Amino acid sequence: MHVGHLRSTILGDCICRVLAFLGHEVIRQNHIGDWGALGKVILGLWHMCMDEMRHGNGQYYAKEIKDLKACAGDTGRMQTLCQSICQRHTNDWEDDCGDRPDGRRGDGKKYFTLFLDKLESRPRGDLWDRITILYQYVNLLEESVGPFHLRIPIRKKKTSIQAGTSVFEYPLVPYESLSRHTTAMLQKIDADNEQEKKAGELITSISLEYCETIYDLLNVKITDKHFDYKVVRGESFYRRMLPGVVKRLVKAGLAIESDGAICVFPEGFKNKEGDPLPLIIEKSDGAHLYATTDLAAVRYRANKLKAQRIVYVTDARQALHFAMFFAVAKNPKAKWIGQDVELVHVTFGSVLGEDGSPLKTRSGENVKLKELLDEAVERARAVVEQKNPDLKDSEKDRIATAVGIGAVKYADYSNNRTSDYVFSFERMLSLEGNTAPYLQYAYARIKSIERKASQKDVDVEAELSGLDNVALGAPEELDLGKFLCRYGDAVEAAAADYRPNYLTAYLYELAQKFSAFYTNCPVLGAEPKDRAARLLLCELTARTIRHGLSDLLGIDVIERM
RNA sequence: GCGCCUGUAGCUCAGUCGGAUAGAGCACCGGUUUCCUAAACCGGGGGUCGCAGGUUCGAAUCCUGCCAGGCGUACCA
Repeated sequence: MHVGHLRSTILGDCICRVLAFLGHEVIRQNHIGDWGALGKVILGLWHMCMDEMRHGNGQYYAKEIKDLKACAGDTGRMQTLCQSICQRHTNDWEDDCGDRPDGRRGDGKKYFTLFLDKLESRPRGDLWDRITILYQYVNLLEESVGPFHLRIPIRKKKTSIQAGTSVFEYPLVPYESLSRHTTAMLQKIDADNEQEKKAGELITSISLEYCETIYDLLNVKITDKHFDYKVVRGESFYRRMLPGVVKRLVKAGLAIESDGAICVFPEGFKNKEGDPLPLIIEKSDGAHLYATTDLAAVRYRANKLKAQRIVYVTDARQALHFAMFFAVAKNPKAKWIGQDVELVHVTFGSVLGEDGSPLKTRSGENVKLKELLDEAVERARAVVEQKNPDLKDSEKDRIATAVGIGAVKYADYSNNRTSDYVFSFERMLSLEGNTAPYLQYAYARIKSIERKASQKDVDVEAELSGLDNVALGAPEELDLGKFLCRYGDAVEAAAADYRPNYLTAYLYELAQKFSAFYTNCPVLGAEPKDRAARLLLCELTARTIRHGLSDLLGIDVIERM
């Protein structure tokens, strides 16, 4: 996971929390570990296998990423490099065969099967990082070989003429489309795809395990372990429904063949030439796509899970896809889902670097989310050390985690989600201004008052329960008191537009008003006639901050910092 | 070309769907600690709300047209 995943993850989590708080029955559905291009990762894993079992475990793929990048722009060198990679690939593949009677090659029985078995029980360690590199490698390689018309053989089961006998053929396919064949294999139910299936499952489980550690760190609740229903539902769950999706839409007269692909042409969408724009649901090679899965999933959610409103949280670049997909799903002729089901696409901007260029999602040097979070915690830890050196180490750690992670999440939440997000360590981790630490600090100050109360012989509970009328004389008291009443509006506004920044804006203003009150109105040292009302203001402010920050945004509050 | 998004203080951004003198933070200048955490508080300077029209009693907000940037636009997700 890299910084780009931060937004969808925490935005989705927050929307669920807010809607659930307002009384909706929320069913979370998370596509985690759902590598849309699983084929590329599987192919990457195959490279890892060859590297370890045939080439001395030198991580040739990591080296070749550098080489490929170095050759960019130099067509001659690039061609030579790509040719040699393709040749080695072909040799490796042909050698990976358990038993080689005439004509048999590349069944994976010699290396890949064994490799997958071993990988399953191998400690996970840096496996995830390795997979990320492998994915980049395959991506970059397929991008690079494009112009050179290289070809590589694949193994394909021939429609059996004589029953009981498997007949294979080895057609050549363009090297740059090899991973697509792997993806396509996964989508075929009866194909000879045991290895691919197993590799896919292994990758998914490694992904999931890794993501769970990040989710725990981020304090987001979007996996199965937090709920008594199935939350994690990736592409594979809908796989067997895909052929049915196509059949239904063809039968309804909505999907037709065009250039070999099966498409729906929803009204009102045009391409560059002004012709109708298709939503492709089956490619010319028979494979299904994101759109097909979405159509299967929306049916499941509306008809099986009985969802009345379905909220999709993805980046804004997918807006056209969702508009088209919604149009098809809601087309009465499709008889797909009830007309009263509300479909919402909650978009958000891209993550940009400090230079304003987008941080690439799938290639190039991504900032790893884990590293970012670790650095945030580290920096927060340094501040605690400086400000409050006498605390116990374990408490310093707890504070550093709450502050560091909170700062990162809050920075994202406090931006309008539709804007592009300029990622900056400095700003994100700054502990000043409209930030999580500012709110956490206000909360900690209130808790400190509570702790000090007993030392000064003030019984907070008794004072609060004895309070029968609240007179707010000082302007800061009145300002804070009135503002406390408006929390509900902020939550409603945040829910109505799926905008956490309405919530952060409220909480920040609340903390500001509290800080002004705190500076000007002593609580424990106040005249007895004023004290109870001030204690009440403290109590309500603490509760509001805790609810907003912790319950709705998933950012921990702390007793001291 | 068409579609979507963005354009507000030097920088990063709010502005809850038309309402009063456009708000924060950072940066800059000045002030506040024998007193509940100064990771704080108070004050100051700084704006043609991209430009031009229009609707309205009233526009950063709605409409039209430009300008600039980003993204998308048939077999990626």
